[in-house]
Amino acid sequence: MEYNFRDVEKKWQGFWKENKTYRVFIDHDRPKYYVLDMFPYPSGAGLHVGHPLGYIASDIFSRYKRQKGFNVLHPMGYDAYGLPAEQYAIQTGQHPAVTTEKNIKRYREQLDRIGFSYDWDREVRTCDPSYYKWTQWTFIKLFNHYYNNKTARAEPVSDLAKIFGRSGNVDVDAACGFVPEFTAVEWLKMDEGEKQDVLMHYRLAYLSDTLVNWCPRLGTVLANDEVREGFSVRGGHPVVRKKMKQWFLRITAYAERLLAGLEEIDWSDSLKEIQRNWIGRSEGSTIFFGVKHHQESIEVFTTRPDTVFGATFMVLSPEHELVEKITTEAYRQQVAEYVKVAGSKSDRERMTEVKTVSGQFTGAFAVHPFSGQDIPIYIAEYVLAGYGTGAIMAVPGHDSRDHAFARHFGLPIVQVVSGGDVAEESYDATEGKMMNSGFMDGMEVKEAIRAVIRKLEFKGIGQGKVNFRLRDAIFSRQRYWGEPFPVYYKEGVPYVLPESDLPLELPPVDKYLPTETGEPPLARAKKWQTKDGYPLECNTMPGFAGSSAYYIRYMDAANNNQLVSDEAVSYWQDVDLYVGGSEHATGHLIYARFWNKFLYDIGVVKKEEPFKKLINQGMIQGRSNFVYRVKGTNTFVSLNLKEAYDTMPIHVDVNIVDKDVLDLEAFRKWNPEFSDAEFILEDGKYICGWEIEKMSKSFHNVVNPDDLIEKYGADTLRLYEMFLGPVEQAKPWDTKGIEGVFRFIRKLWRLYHDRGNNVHISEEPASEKELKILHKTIQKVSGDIERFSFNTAVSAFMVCVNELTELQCSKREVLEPLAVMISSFAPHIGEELWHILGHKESVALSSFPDWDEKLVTDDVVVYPVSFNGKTRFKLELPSNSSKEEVERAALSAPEAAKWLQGKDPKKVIVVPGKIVNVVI
RNA sequence: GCGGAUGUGGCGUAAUUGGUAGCCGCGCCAGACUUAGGAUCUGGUGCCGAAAGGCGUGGGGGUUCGAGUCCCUUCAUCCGCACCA
Repeated sequence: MEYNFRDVEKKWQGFWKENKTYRVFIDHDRPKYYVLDMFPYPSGAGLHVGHPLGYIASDIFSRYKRQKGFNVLHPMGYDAYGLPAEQYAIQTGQHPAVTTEKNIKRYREQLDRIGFSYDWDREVRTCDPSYYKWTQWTFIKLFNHYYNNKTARAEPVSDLAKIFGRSGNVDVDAACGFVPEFTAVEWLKMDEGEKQDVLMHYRLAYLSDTLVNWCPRLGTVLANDEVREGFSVRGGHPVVRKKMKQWFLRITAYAERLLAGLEEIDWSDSLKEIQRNWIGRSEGSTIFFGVKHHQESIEVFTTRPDTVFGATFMVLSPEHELVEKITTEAYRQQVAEYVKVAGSKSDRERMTEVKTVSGQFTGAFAVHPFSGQDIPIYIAEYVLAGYGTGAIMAVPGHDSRDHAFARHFGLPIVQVVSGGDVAEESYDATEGKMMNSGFMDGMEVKEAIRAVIRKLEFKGIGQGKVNFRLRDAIFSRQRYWGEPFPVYYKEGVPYVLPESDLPLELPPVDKYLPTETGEPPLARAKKWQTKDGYPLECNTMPGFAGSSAYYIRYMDAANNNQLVSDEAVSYWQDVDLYVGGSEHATGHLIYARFWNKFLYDIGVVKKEEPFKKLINQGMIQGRSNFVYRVKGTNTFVSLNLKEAYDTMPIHVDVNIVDKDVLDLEAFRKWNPEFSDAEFILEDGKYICGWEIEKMSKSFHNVVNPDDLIEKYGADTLRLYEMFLGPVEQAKPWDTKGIEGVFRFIRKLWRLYHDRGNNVHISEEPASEKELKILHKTIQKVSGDIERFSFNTAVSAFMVCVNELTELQCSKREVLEPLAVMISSFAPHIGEELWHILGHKESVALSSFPDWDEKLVTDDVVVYPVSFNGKTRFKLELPSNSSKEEVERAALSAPEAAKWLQGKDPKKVIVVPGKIVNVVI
């Protein structure tokens, strides 16, 4: 009889559930530790082996921290709103809540089978009204706040209205859209609609008309991070630009703080860098250029104001508001055409045409603010409407794009910074002395930048400015399966519902499609209006709404009166360890930081950054298998014989392949097309080819954790996932390696049992040798867990068990701490062994062992003795030997003579405890 | 183009501060037990070589008594951003 993992795992999973072993409460006597997993979207396909990788790592860490005396919050929930359920609803007519519920149930079963230590009493689901009540609540707060740049925090819009009544908006420095200056008197004269209109430009959640990423196929608008290369990330449908009225979140107000906060958090460099790029801070200045024969001036943003004397023309984006106004009669038609062509292009087309130079002269001229010269104004696609001011001063001498443009249109190129040959190519570097630049001549670039900004500000024609690439987040989706906005319209003016009306529940609809007039699905709902009959907003919120504060909600998941109680948030504070995929770098992880900062400003949370440390688990790739079909036949040739034939590789289900040998019968049954397949075998076997690719249904390389658990048990699966390699690294899944870990589990079991599988624990004191093995393992495993190096910890356990097996160790003194340590990684067998040792309570409540420093140091050291850096022999010496003793022993060792060849060594290096190197 | 990461046996990987390169596992080879093995156990396994020995961490160069680790350079792969002024 061997270890019966099926019964043991089932038994303890039942025990944990029944005893609520992992339930957690506020406990001021113990330090808190919050370990969070990115909650999953429960898709219909269920989990594959790649998904739980991060969950296993975080579970090990949670269990370890618990045994180290921390009060560990380790919750789980579901990101339950989303497109797939809705698409499915459109196809089948089934309510997305039904599919979602079904998928959640399946996820839960799968998760339970892996033996996680979640406190399920804190589960959240974003589609649950008791949860999204607080998503809506936060939206109302965002609507009712603006961002005060002077205090660098969110403040109530009601305060702002008071300021307007006192002194207009001249002294207000807020993050806002374009608002003309007005006085207190003018403010007081405005009617309600006009006032609301002005305030809307200040709100952190605001309604605005803009060009959006419209996906006709999905029938909705998408955020920038939901679009990749002109296609929707989900589904891969084309995305075009369209002007629409949308809700926005003013995340740009927080750009500076989002950037600064990165300095304080322990995230990977690559992830921080991605966020820095996404925020895209650049320092420079604005400069106004007057337009000849016009009142208007053109504001540009430049990071190189020092090169202003090199500006020989200007370029506006085709969408720039002044284009219409300044274009002369002679050029009107060409300009209109250019604008039209540019506007009709999709983002995708624009991107593929990056290399081609195009543009159109407007006929208008600007006046250079320093030289007074006339410079022509062009429009061109390479200037983006959404960045900076949508207009540039073109400096062909020192900007490669402007250079290409100037050459194409035969415009003058002036060198203003020494270095390089600007006739050939632009000199973009910021090193060199200024020339042809009036008052700046002779200055270094950096000095010149400071000087010119001073001059611009003095003359009132520009000022130093920090610009960001980050855009405000579009918050409306024309979808059904999402949070309804707590918003109604009174004479076309949007107002938020009172908090007491929350949650505003998602209404039933007859179909999940837009209406015939193109309105979102909510417009189909009957009586979608307030008690007073005002129409409610028909858009719903995007996916990131519900995931932006779920980690806060876990702290106090059942609270119906508050998002989170002050007591709970004061105790749990923030997430100590967050584990999840890096694909959320510019989506969830930036929105959540923004959302959290806002909640911090209004006093709901205590920490400005929500996730102290973040670990990105690497993707588990699939290992695909191939069979080779001889073209035009139904005959398949084995891998090593295929060169003799003209073949086509076909993906074959990895589950009917074992160690690259194909199960022929299973293959014939797998697909009717192959039912009469013929094979050309080698050594009587069909050998498949293989390749590493993404784990995907279409490649038939998906490995399901359920099957592995059925065959090897959850503990083996957990250990193997960790054993594969570093958590953060992408690595291929190869099922065959799991056997080794399975053997280890059984070997561990046998340490506690005799040949007849009877429990065999000796109460005798352990030998020093046995204790040394144990304590070295404690030291190694503790260090590895702290460093999130779980793969090396597993291998340390293997070494430990191998060595103890060799000594036939059965001492309680050794086996008990070992059971405790292993229980983080393999909780079921850990729990079973713990109980075999006579304990009644869960091993989760035990303490992680400490190591004894004396037992981890050896009293003899094996010195490798090398000659000229090459190791030649080994020498065992007491660890307290002096340098001289080691040197003498090394040189007088019998093996040394051979390498010394009678010569005297030039130099002998002895590193105590490490190495001896003899130089000859 | 810019930024980030990674290159070590047939495969996944290890080597915490510059100090024995290849731990642990898979695979492979040999053996034991067995009617049998895709079970279990034991031993071997970086490459070349009979051995002595030599070579070896993507390539080239450097620093050092000593380099997988540090520096320069180059190549390859992956990821992110991309006409960002």
